[in-house]
Amino acid sequence: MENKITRIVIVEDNEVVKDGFSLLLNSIEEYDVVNSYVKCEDAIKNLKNDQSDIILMDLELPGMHGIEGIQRIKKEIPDLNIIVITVHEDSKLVFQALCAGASGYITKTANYSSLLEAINEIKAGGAPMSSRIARMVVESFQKNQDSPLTRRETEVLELLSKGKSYSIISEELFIHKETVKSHIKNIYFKLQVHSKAEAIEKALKEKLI
Amino acid sequence: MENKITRIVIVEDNEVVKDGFSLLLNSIEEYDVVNSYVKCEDAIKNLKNDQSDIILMDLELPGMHGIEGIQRIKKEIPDLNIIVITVHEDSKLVFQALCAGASGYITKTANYSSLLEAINEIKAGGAPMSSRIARMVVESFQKNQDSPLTRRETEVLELLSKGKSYSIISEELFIHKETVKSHIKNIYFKLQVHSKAEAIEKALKEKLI
DNA sequence: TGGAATTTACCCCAAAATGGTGTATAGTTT
DNA sequence: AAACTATACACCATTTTGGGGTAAATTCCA
Repeated sequence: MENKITRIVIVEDNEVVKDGFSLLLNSIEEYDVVNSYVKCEDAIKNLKNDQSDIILMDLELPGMHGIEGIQRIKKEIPDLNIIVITVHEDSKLVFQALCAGASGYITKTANYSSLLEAINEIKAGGAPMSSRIARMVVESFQKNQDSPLTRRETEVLELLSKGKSYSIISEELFIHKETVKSHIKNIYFKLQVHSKAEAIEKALKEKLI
Repeated sequence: MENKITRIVIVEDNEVVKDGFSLLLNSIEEYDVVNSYVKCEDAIKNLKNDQSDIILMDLELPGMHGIEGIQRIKKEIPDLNIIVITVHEDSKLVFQALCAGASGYITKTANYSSLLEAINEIKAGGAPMSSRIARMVVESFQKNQDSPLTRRETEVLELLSKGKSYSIISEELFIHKETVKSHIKNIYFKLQVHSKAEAIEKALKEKLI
C-alpha cells in the first residue's frame, strides 16, 4: 500500500507556480504529477485518462471558475480529493469551495513544505487547511453565547426554521399549540421582528440558532 | 510578545492523564499549567483567578458535562481558547463542542507531540483538529452533487428553508408567485413529500441545500 | 437539428397556518 | 419579593399552503 505512487493533477493559470509545484512534487519518489492544466475545462476533459488521486487547484482561472470546476469534477469522480490552493482567504470563497466538494484549502505561501504536508494530510484521510481557514471554519459553527432568547424559545425557533408549523412544534415539544404561539410572540418581540422569515433571518445572522 | 508565558488550565477526570499533561507542559519554559481540575464546576469557579489563555478539556466528566462547561466558560470569557481532548470521535459530540465554542478538537493519542502542536496552532490563531475530525467538519459542508433538483428548484427550496413565503420568494427571484408554486410542486414530487417541513427535513438530511 | 429538460405562468378551491390583540397561572431563579 | 420563564386560552382577519389541472417559452445536450 505504502509504495503506491500518488497521482497528482495541477490546475493553475500562473505558469511559474504551476511548473514550480510540478518540479517540486515530481522530485519526490512517491508523487507523480501526471498532468497540469491552465484551465478547468481541460482538466475535466482528461479526468478519466489522468486517473489522479489528488487535484491541486487554483480558483481564479481563465474560463470556468474553480468553484464550478470542483463541482463538476466531484460529480464525475466523487472519491477524488481536491485541494484548493489560492491567495484568497475571504470566507465566501472558502465556504463555496468546501460546499462544492473541496477536501482542503490552503493559501499560497512562500514555503513549499506546507504543500507537502497538505498532500500527506489528504492521504491520511484528513482535511488540510491553513490556520486562518481552519479557524474560520470552526467559528462558523459557534453559536452566539449571549442570545436574548431563552432555552425554550431557541428550541421553538430552531423547529420553526426547519419549516415546521405551530401544530407540529407543539407535538414535538409536548406542549399546547397556544404555548408555541406565546413563545413565538416573545421571540418576535425580543428580536424586534414581525414574521417568521424575519425572525429566522435575524437568528441566522446573529447565530442564535 | 513571544516570551509571554502561556497560561493553561486542564480539566480532565483521569488523574493519570491530567498529571501527565501537566508534567509535560510544565516542563516547557513558555507554558505554565496554572491549575488542573477534575470537574468543570471547579474550573468555572476559578476562571477569574486562573486567568488562563487556553483550557484543555475532556468531555465526559463527573457532574456537569463538558459541552455545558464549554458554553458557560465561553459565555464568561469569550476570548479564552478551549481545546477538547477526548477519546470520542462521534460527530454529534464534535459538532456540539464546536457549537458550544471549542476552538479545537483532538483525540487522545499515545504521542504527546500532537498536543504540543495543537497548543501552538491555537496560539497562531488556528483551530487544531485531528485528521478525522477535520475531515468530518469539512464534509459537513459538502453538498450532495447528485441532487435530483434543478438549480432553480434548489434556489426555491433554499429560500423556503429560510421561512420565506411563496410571495416573498417570488419577489426575490423576480418571478410570478404561481411559478414558485410550480417549482414547489415539482420539488415535492421529486422528494416524495407533501409539505414544507418534510421537504426541508429531507433536503437537509440529503444535503440538497 | 430535434427532443428532453427546465423555467415560466395561469386557473380553481378548501384547509391550514399566521400574526396581532389580550389575559393568566404555575414554577424557577436570583 | 421580584423578575423571569414556561405554560395555556380566546377572538379574529388575512395570508399561506397544498392539491388538482394546463401550457408556452427557453435552454440544454446529444
